[in-house]
Amino acid sequence: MKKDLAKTYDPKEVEDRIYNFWLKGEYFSAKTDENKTPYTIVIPPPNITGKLHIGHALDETLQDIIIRHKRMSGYSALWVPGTDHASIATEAKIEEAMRKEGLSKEKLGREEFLKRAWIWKEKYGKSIIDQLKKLGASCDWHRTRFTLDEGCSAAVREVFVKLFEKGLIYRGERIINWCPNCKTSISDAEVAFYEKEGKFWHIRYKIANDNGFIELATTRPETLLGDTAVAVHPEDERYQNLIGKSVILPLIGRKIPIIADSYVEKDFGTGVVKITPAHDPHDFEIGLRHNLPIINIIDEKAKINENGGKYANLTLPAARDAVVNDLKKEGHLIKIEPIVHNVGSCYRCKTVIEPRISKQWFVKMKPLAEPAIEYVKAGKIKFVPERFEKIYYHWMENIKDWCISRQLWWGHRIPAFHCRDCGKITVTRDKTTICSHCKSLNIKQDEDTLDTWFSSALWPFSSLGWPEKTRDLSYFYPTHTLVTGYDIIFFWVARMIFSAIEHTNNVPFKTVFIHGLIRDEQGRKMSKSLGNGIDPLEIIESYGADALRMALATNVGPGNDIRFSYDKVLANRNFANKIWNAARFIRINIENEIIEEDLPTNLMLEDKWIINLFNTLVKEVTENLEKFELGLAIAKLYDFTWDKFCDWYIEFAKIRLNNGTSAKEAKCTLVWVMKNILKLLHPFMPFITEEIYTSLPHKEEALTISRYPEFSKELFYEKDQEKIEKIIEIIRAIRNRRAELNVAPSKKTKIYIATDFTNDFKGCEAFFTKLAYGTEIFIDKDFNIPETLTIISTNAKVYIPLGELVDRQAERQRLQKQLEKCEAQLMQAENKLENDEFLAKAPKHVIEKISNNKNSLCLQISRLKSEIDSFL
RNA sequence: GGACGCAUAGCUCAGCUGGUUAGAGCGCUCGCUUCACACGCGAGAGGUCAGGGGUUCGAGUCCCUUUGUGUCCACCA
Repeated sequence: MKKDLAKTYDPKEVEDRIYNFWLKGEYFSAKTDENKTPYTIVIPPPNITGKLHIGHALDETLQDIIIRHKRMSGYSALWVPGTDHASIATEAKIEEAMRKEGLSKEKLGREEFLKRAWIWKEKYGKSIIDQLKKLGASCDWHRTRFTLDEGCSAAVREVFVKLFEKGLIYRGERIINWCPNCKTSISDAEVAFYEKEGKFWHIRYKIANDNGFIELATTRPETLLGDTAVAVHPEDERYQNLIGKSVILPLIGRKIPIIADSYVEKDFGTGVVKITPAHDPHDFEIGLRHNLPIINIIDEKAKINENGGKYANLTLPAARDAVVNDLKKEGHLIKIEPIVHNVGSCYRCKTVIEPRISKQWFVKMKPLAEPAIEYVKAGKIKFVPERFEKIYYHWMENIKDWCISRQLWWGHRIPAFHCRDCGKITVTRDKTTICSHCKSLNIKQDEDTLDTWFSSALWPFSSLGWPEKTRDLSYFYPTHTLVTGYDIIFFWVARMIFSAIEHTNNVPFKTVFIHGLIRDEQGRKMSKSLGNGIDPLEIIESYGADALRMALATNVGPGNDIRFSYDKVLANRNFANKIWNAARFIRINIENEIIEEDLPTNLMLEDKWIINLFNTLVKEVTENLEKFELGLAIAKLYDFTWDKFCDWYIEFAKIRLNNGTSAKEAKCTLVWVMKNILKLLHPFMPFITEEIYTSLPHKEEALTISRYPEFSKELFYEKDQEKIEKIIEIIRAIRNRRAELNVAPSKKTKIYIATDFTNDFKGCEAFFTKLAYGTEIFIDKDFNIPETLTIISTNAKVYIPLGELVDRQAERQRLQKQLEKCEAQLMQAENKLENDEFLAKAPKHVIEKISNNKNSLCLQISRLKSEIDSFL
């Protein structure tokens, strides 16, 4: 026995101690045990950019609930933890920190920069792991991985080489999204569109060998410097005679063709489009179709390059001003109109993306996407909720090649070596100094690193040791469930799926459990600029991790966004305290008695009642957990614990603990139910449940590895206890009707219960004295007592001699109202029971219920009527 | 333009494959220092489940439609 439980639960005193207790016991380290079924979850590795936010807290909580439940259900449950190097995001953070010291990447050089990055990783990686522990995450820390560790890097090289050899990775000059701020290419998925106010510049181009002009409009006049054609729709009557002719590009004087392409919309603008293949993805496609020259005019710093003639070296905004000015001067600018349009921006830094032609590495997606679609269609991977499959299909079916090279330093350096002699590329798993084509030693590794998602795509198997054939991999892979937010289905989930199929010939996971995003109390997205982010550690500090976990997982629709609310946290903090005090009550009462693990045979009705309810609860909660309906499970646990166990059973039990009648059985039941509640609740509220468990008589060394309760048919008792509850409730209600009766609780009365079920009530008198303010309780088939307050319920008629306190007029009205209500309900029931189709088609139990209901309503009505008459 | 959500008590939201009288938390009203807990106990008030139509013996739940609202994808040269 441990020290006395304090009056209020203090999570701060408990949580770290309990977590260390778990660590010491090695309870979270999963064994490759052939006698057990494996259940694996890999964590979506948090970025090492900073600290965990509330969204992580949600994600980790859900995973922890699932994995703890599985661990307690006899699985060899493994939750693989780890962190993500997050190349672009981390590199930006490190650069930002360096700037404060007056340093820059260029000054430092690659090697020194990477040294700093690793120091950063150590610091922030560790702090993230610490935060996960604070949340209660039951990860197997021995298996902690990092996307840039040696094993994951080997996996990345293996995949790169395999795909390259298969022709699925290629290097080429393509139009890519260039972030001028991050100074790197980014993938299509990393471009976000934001609505912006801009201008629409109407410009005229002179038609060559003609006096006429053609008018077009653009939002980016500076790109005119790279125009190599002007396009119209092939069926546009206005321009039929111009197709095939040329125009003279203003300011530059270059002669460029007028081409016809159905991409052009006749009804938008003037129906004429300037074509800049180097700086617009669509123009690039058109350029390919029409064999147009490509003139790159923007360099990697987003400045005009030497192809821009006199505009060279100008930044883009400056170039725009200059070009517009010159156009105006030369009379080519017709008008400027305001326009609201969507502008592609870097999803990390929100800088406007400049599409430009650049030599990059790509993954050919079509051959990878096809099986990835098939696997999901065949049900080998299931999305929960199912609707997210559509989003996945849509993206996969319209996928374009994936630009994977980044002009960054923090990441997996591309394992390709360029030969300065023969110009060919050697792609290899291991570092090499020799060109595989011409054996020259004059080679140099590619400067670029890989998209950070390239390594996260391999996470479910690379984190288990792939490409080595490890025991972990053969036992724990494929993993079972992936838990993540819908915001990274494209970035991550989809890429894990096609990667796993390609490289392991298997699914990465069987189920994808998708949750929503957390919003602030006003329903806004959390963001740095709004400063409305919530630090989970602060919540844990003030309310405890259990309260936070419950607040995040409760009352949440599947896949829906969640509005964070302190009210919810507070409610669950209070719930924790409720459990704490129930346990405290039990401990005070059992003192040092030995309590048997097994239930005694001679239980009282109320004992059987609560055990039976618990048994049903086990069944339902388990089903809910299997279906990922965590919120429903919590609602049931909350209701059972608070309402059924604390408010009713403990109150019933007090009577026997006080008067000594079968007190032993009451204590056994209290301990038994309490311990089992702790088990059911443990996945949700691990800290407090473990703490209480060890303070109660127990055999198992830790709750966290104890066996989850199972539904038992043998425990199924009838539940007549509820008849008594109903009567108690209505007595309380009538006494509480202050406006009419004004009965103080201290005023106790005799209670007469007239019922056909006398046997069910005999022996339960104490319940009414204790819980319904009774002095003496009389139970019989009938009574004839004048001047009493009468309460009619379905099973009984209760007389309370409140004498002069009763307002007879009000009481009659009350009964009349009750009668009307009963009659209306009876009518509904009768209508149904007289309906042949209902009788023919409705299931038996529904008919039975309604029919029983009808009978008791009839009884109640006749009693009410005679009662009302007596008031006349 | 396409797809997908959401609309249920004053507020924030649950409500699983359709089945008695629709729930929770907070808030509100009334009463209570009842020997586990005021982070508590007891009793209440409050909902034509956005509108309309349909399927069904039966609809908050399924279908169609309207309105409002949100998100994602595509796209605006």
